[in-house]
Amino acid sequence: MNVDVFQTLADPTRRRIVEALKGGELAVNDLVARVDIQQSGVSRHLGILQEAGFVQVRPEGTKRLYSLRPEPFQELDAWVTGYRSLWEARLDRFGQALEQRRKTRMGTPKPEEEPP
Amino acid sequence: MNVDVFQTLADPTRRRIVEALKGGELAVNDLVARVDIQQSGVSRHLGILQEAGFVQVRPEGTKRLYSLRPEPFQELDAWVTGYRSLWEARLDRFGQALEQRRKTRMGTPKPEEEPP
DNA sequence: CGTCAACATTCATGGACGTGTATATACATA
DNA sequence: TATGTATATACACGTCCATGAATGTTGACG
Repeated sequence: MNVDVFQTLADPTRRRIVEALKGGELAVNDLVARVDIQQSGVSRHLGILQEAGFVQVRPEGTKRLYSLRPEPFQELDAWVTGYRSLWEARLDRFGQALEQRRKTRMGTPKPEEEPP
Repeated sequence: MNVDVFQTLADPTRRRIVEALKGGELAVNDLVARVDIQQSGVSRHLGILQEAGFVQVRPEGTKRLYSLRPEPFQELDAWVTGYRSLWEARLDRFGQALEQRRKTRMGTPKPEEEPP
């Protein structure tokens, strides 16, 4: 759990592994089939993901089933929450009903507008 | 905007710059004072952050004021939302009414409550 | 025990990347 | 124009890291 979350997710292969595990636990060979690298590389990535707390292992026979753990995602969610005021500052004070209409004007680079 | 979000945030110095800009726009030298690397490195990091959409520049005299842009944070939020069911599976089924009341206590996120 | 399958680990390698030094560019002011 | 300040860019260097090939380890089964 020493390695930080962003560095772990920086590698695109690792992200593909994580997204593949979104559907549930998978064995290493299942992941090898979905990622275009060698089996040794997948095992190394799984080791990194495990050390970062992203995955856990459950041995079943000669296979090892990997699955996701929630902690790093919560940590990431908490981090991005600290920046949510960048696009929700006014709307928070305003009410959540407006928040869903937000998607109509999502590309606006000027966060200054004054509703009468 | 071509570089992906995670790779950009992987560097800790870049994250320190981003967190420093959370308080508002800053000039390059202000950031140099808060990060323990050379000015050239800060400029390079700002270039990377700009190309990834994290920051925007506003020239003022001989200075250049950098500030945050919301888009990459929204993208990150959307990504982690895809994994929120890992720790919110029950609440998701519950309804969004609860999720919106969560914002009343946004500074202290302890999402541990035990439904019977 | 021998063999095969699934997976982990070691080793060497090439490339990407962050950093410092030095230099270039832009702006303001005298 | 000249000079200083603020920032960007060029270059070289060292380090980290993802990858493949080869080898080691563990479990199942005859």
